Amino acid sequence: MENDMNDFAIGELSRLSGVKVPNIRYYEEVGILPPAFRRNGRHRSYNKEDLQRLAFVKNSRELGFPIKQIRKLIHLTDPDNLTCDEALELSSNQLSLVKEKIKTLQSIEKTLEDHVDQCRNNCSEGRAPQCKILVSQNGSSLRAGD
Amino acid sequence: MENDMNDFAIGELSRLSGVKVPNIRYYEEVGILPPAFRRNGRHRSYNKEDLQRLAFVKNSRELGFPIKQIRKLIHLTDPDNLTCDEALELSSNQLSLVKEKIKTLQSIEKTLEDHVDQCRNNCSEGRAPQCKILVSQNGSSLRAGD
DNA sequence: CATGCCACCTCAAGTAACTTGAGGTTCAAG
DNA sequence: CTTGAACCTCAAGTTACTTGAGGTGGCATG
Repeated sequence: MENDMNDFAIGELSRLSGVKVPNIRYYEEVGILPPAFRRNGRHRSYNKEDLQRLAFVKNSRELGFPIKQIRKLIHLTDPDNLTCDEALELSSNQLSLVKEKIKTLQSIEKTLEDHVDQCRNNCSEGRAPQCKILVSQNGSSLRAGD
Repeated sequence: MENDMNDFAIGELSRLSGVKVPNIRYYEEVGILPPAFRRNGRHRSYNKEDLQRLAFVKNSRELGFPIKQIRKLIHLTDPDNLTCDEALELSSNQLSLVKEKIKTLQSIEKTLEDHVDQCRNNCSEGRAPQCKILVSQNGSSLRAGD
């Protein structure tokens, strides 16, 4: 088994990470992935470390960090130029954002569930449905903005 | 008090909804808000209903639903052009999407919490921090893709 | 009555984060 | 040795906004 996760191509990295190939190249271009080592001078080659870094980037993006901020975070993890407090603030900030999102989603989950039920009833009666998704979601959405 | 929430300008709608003025106009342009009634033939005028609709749109966007899909959802609520089955399918579809999102967010919440804790410890010791966001997020992020 | 000023208007261009496409190499398999 | 998948670069397209330029209408104050 040469395939010990220490020298693979971009396609493999894509499969492993779930990030599409052009997107990986894009991340390199904008500097949140380091310029990949080039095998034979042409093809990008990656290892475990690269995979971890990409996973970090992916995660951060999913959390809603903009690329600029990710660059900052990466910069932060370089012990030379970081205050721990900055890192802490950034991530706990992000945490409360995530918590908020979960709440919103859960209330929507509930109303959506109700709606599906209600809808199913109407449907089984063969009548024009009163599937007021708009209305049902509004209660929670208006609160969410506060 | 004329200000009974039934005839206000775009700026007020913006304040009430938390959606920026040009963004509201944009939503109208792309058809997920109805063309606003024009007061004096020029200025857009809104009421409670509009606010609710906008709140729905805002919520959906924050949840990551693309505008196309929101248009679909809104379309659904118009009883004329929906079969109940379609409505049911779409919304239960939406429901499983929401459930998935909640799961992802929860795992992210957990790792972020851990990270904040870990970071806080290091910081309080006044040492160059090992705030390995990079590392700490990787565990879950690699799993998250599964 | 003129003169700000503010909130509104439209239309055009800019931005972020990708995605898609054209056109061209490389490499492993048959 | 050729064929096809996977790689490459560079440019243009897409989505969802944001920002900016240039202009209008209303009312408040000097």
